Amino acid sequence: MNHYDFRVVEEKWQRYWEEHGFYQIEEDASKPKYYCLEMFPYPSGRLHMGHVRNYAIGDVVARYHTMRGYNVLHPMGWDAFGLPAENAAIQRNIHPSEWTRHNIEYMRTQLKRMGLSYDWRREVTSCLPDYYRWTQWLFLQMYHNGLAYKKAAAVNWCPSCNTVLANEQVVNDACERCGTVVERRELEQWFFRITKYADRLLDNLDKLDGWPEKVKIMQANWIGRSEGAEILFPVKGFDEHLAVFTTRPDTIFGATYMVLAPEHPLVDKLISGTPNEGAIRSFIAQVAAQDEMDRTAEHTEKLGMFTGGYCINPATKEEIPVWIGNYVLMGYGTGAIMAVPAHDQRDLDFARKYGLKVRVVIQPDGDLDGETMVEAYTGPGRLVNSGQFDGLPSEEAIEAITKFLEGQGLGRFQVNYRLRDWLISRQRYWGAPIPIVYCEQCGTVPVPEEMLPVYLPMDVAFKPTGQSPLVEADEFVHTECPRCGGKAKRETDTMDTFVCSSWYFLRYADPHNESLPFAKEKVDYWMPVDQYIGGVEHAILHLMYARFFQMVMSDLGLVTVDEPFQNLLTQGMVLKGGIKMSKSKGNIVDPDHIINEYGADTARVFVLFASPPEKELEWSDEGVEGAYRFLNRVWRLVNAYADQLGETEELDVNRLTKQERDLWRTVNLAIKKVTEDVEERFNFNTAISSIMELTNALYLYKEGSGEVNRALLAAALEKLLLLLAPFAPHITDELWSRLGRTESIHLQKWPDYDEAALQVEEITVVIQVNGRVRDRLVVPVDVAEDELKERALALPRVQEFVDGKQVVKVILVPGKLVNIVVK
RNA sequence: GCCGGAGUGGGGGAACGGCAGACCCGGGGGACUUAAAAUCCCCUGCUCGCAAGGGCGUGCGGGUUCGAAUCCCGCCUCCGGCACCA
Repeated sequence: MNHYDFRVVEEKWQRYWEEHGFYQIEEDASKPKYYCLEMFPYPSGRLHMGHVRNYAIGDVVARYHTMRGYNVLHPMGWDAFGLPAENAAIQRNIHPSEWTRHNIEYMRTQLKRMGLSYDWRREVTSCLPDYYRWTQWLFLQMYHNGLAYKKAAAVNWCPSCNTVLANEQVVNDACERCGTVVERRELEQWFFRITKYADRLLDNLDKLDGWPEKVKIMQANWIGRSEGAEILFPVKGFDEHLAVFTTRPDTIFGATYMVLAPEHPLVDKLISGTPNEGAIRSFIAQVAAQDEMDRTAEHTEKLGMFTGGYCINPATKEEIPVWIGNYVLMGYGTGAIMAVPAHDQRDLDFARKYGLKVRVVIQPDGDLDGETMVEAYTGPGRLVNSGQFDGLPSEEAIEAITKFLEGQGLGRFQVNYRLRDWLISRQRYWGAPIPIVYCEQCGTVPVPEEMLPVYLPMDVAFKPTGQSPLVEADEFVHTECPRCGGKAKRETDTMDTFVCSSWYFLRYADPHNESLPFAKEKVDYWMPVDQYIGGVEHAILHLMYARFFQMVMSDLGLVTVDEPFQNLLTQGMVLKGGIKMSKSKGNIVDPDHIINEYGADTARVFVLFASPPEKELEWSDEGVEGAYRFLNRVWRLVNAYADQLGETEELDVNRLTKQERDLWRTVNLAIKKVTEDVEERFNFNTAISSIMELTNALYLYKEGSGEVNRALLAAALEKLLLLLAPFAPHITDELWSRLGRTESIHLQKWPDYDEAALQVEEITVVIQVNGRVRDRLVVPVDVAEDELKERALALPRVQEFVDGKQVVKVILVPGKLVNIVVK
């Protein structure tokens, strides 16, 4: 027997699988399909442990389902556009495409060394024209269906770099590159109309039974649907109305003032030419600056100023003052509120600070006093001070008052969302160009589909100005209008990389299609993804954008299903020393190092064994050692018998000794446990522990004094390897062949357990007195209840505790325990 | 502040309301060895006890139950998400 040389074993089998096209998959109507997908990585340079964990989990799921007889699609690709490539270009004078290609090549070899069962023929790379061509094509579908539009939006602007920054690039209100304080600026930007799908994105969550509740809640909160009313307040002295959104129209009689966001368009009209105009404008400028300051601060002080204008409360007909306040946001609702200080804490704080009127209109049991109250009452109650609505419960008043206002043309039911439209414009080079040209004659013109792709030019200059090199790429910018042939300029913004990752899972179904992003029938065969696996950090954005795309495509008839991911598994982070592994913390463990020292099988077994997938994983070098020891133990065990088990007779379970039956039961228990753990719960850690227990039992049997039953041993070792195969694919294939099997273990069927083998003749029953374990009894499984009770009561240890007391009752849990309750 | 999740031995982690701590690591002991490593076997929550055995133990305080790590109520701590959302 030679020792476990994982290098030789892993190389050998990786080559064997590749040469024999093991993981190359086609549609096959004769088998049930299973689409197993892990989130594709950004090619940052090398794999990190989070990737190893993610892909190890996915590979177990894929291999298990293959053994279960499914036709398994298990692809991999690259989310290859993104900012780091541009930074590398500037810092190291290497072209983003070159840098990215290089990283992909290296990371691909890393993935291959992990022994993952990908169909590499289906690899997709989002930065290549044969992929982004279809990203652009999908943009055009959005555009033609009114789902892509352009509008001015406030963005983070760095005056020194002359460019827009993504939120992530703004650190403490300063540009992350040059440290200049960031401004807000209005720029024309492209958007996808995701808000049109807000309700469907929300409602469909109920259908997603296979998603973690946590993720669904996060998405629901992000969408932030709230029901209420839009109410129009006539503006005194102007022929117009101020619209507000409120979830509490029942409190309108308590609206004693209005507050506008500083950016609200009405502000200008109200203050123009008034004596206070200058003061107010400087206040607004101050708020605009402060607004950017710390949005994250706990409770920023509420600041405001009276505009001098008034509105008419449509319920009370009173004139109420219109204020500007920093606590009202232009980005939500209408950018204006009716302030009901008695029933909203923020309004109350504001009213107290500026001495505004507080009127109680909802009265719960106690009695609130508008003069003295310090805490707003936001609960339900009966209406007071509300004219004809007095006495009505607030829940009913919501509807009644909204209808009342509606009758006057001053209100209506309205649903509001926190969700904003998706801003997809990036003033970046390394992204998919937005296929739009601006013609001097025709205006905004979409590039016709047959002219795609709009190639990203390669010969551009990278300067540390922060400005996209596309802007100065004259050959790219200056073009002909596809409609009139006249002079035109190309859009120089590229698309957010989340656009690329919103449909890649569909391209895997038909990765080389040159006339369409994918053939519908192929996508229809594979979709939806049966199991999607990735980091929880994508719980909101990526997963919501992908759902949105899928819905749009299903509405356009490009696909049939409208939810892309049937089941979702969000894996936890990889920690070391209790904190997330990161370069800046200096606590990185390099996967290459582990694979070089211990091999891919060990790395896989360790990350799967150390923690359940959804939880965080604490890295442990000793733990890796343990996983390695375990595989060595399996190696020695199988090799010890490999030569002798070549031709054994069939296992006859009816002729086993007691000890042998116990071993056979352990085998079958392991099959049951591993199957359930993998299939139902993804508890790979406990699955592996069962395999370890089986290994331990086999060692004890081997080391025992008796003659070994070769047929039993052969069967047990086979099952052991089959169970371990999805976790440690190389060593199991090697050992499988050493057991004399000529066909790879990965082509075998997943083992079934034998129900009969699980049966026992005797069981140990726990005997409790008042819920505390006092003794145990070994009894036949079919023991009569009365007899069990009698025997339990007769036990001397039980008698000690029962003596002199009265037996109140005896609880009997069949097969488990007897609890004698005494007083 | 709001919404999630988690607190179990020295560490990672197991436990359909029914033997708390499977399995792995660490620690201790034994076997093998001239010796060490590797390997194989045994022990390993705390505490009292020579032992048999007892008591205490799942963040804290209550409760439900014959029986609670698990269910309910009230707290504390940590992690994640959202954050003046009208």
